[in-house]
Amino acid sequence: MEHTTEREIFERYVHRRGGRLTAERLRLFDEIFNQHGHVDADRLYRSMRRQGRKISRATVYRNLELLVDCGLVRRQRLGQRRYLYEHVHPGQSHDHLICRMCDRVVEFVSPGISALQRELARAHGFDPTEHTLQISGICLDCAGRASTETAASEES
Amino acid sequence: MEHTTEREIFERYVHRRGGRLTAERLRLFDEIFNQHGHVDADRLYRSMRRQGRKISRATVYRNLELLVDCGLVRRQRLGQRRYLYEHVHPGQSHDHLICRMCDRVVEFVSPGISALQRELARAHGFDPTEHTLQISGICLDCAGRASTETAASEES
DNA sequence: GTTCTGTTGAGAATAGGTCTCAATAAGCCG
DNA sequence: CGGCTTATTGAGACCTATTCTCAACAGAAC
Ligand SMILES: [Mn+2]
Ligand SMILES: [Mn+2]
Ligand SMILES: [Zn+2]
Ligand SMILES: [Zn+2]
Repeated sequence: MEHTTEREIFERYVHRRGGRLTAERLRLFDEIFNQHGHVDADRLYRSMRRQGRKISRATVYRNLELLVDCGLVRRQRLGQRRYLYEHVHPGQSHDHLICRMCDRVVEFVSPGISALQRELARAHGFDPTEHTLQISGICLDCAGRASTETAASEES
Repeated sequence: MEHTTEREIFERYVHRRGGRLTAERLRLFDEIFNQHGHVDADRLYRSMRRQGRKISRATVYRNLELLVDCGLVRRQRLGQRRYLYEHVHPGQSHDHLICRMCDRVVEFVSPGISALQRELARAHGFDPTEHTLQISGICLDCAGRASTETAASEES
């Protein structure tokens, strides 16, 4: 009654494509599935090197691409220059609020949005494979800080 | 009973910031407001040069940023490497479907999504300034082409 | 016209990701 | 195990969209 783990999904996916389960590939899998939240490629690279895992940047990028193709990792730009990666658990999906002042990212789940998205795609003849919804604005903290500063500068 | 044009909004915005209405700035404004749909910075640059308007790349980028800050231009990545810009008419807002095979972009308007977005932002204490919703998938044409090819290769 | 200072142009710099290719090592077979 | 095929790796070159630098220029105010 065990259900298939992400690791099993990955190994099958690699085999189905005629690929090989190299040491680097599997270590990168473990690394990203042990991380919480969003990571960029360089952080994964450095974190693996720090642990004494020898791996090259190119290999990190190549295997991240593989994980994305496989559907186990999501790659997206969240307001910044570089791509961020996060592992995905099948059947779950969330979106992001991004503070344009401090770059803080808040995740949320909205079934309503997901339903609307499927509907819209269908209405335009699209077979939807994924979506990205990013709402950017100012978070509570930054809004507070901004108004304090405005008040202070107006005093002087 | 004239309502303010985008050009007027821009000029006021520039003045309010202590900026100047330079020839290059105003020509870029005209250029992007004469273009339809999405353009990248380099296309604007080349299109202006072609018309004999002398302008540098740096100036194009700097003034696009100004237009974005001013709220008259939207900058986003639509599946590709470079940013795309489009002029915005106040009060309107649309989102995008992107075909991951042919990069075709289809625009749509969904009041439901807009309302949900505002609600979600508020629920998390965000003051929403803008949003991006991108649904990527396979368009009708590409879906058709793909299934034809699959059939053909299975025959052989 | 003079002055002050925001803006421009040309090109260098940056950054993040991609490509190259010789060396390595999975996976398979006997 | 030992050899064979070929996918993958590592190191660094390469790419390219965007940002930065700084001296020359030109709006705007008076
Ligand atoms: Mn997330
Ligand atoms: Mn659009
Ligand atoms: Zn913030
Ligand atoms: Zn298509």
